[in-house]
Amino acid sequence: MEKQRPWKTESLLRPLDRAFFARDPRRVARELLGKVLVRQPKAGSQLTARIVEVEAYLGEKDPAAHAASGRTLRNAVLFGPPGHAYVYFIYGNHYCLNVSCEREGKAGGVLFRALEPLTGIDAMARARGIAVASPRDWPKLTSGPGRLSEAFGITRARDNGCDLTSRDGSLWIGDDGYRARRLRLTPRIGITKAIHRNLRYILAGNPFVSGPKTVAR
DNA sequence: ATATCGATTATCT
DNA sequence: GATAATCGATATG
Repeated sequence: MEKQRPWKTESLLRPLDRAFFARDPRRVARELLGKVLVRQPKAGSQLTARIVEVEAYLGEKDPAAHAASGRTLRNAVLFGPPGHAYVYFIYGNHYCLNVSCEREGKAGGVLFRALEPLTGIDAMARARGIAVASPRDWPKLTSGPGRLSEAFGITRARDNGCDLTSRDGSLWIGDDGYRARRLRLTPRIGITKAIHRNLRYILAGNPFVSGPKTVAR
């Protein structure tokens, strides 16, 4: 029996358009809260999860951003057109997903840090290689940038540079009409530069928000 | 409950 | 040669 949340969203999902991403990453980050990340495998069932935590990275003037020291082969997507997936590999183990913002030639991006699973829980657990006995275990699927990427099967080879605004792509972002209520801004997590800036956006109190208990929820 | 640490590799200096 | 937008295991209170 497939475990899933009570709400069905697929039929209502409408992709976000390019203009949504062609803005300052702070604005995009705030408005991404409550939207839905969708994985549609060639064969197999759809995975969906609500975005509950993101971070804005501002481009060449942001010392913590991958774009800080200019365009390279790795970060090229951040300098390209908005609405595309920037996937990087970190600590020899994990992939992390971003979406490009701003416009061609101007870098900017939003890092996906945590999701609330909606459909495809069993497939996510399989992808993560863990068992989820009860909903209390669900945060282990998608709370954290490395975890959510593994749950969605996101890799640099497969997804870097892909357009996230097309419903026909295998990875895209949709709006199901959900309106985020309590938003909160906090310092970003896991970085060593510009840690004073409030560029992490969360749905306050959402149990799927990542990070140690000592960090703002 | 919180802290520390090792894993493992693409990327850049 | 060093570092990193992390995770999970282990140790300690």
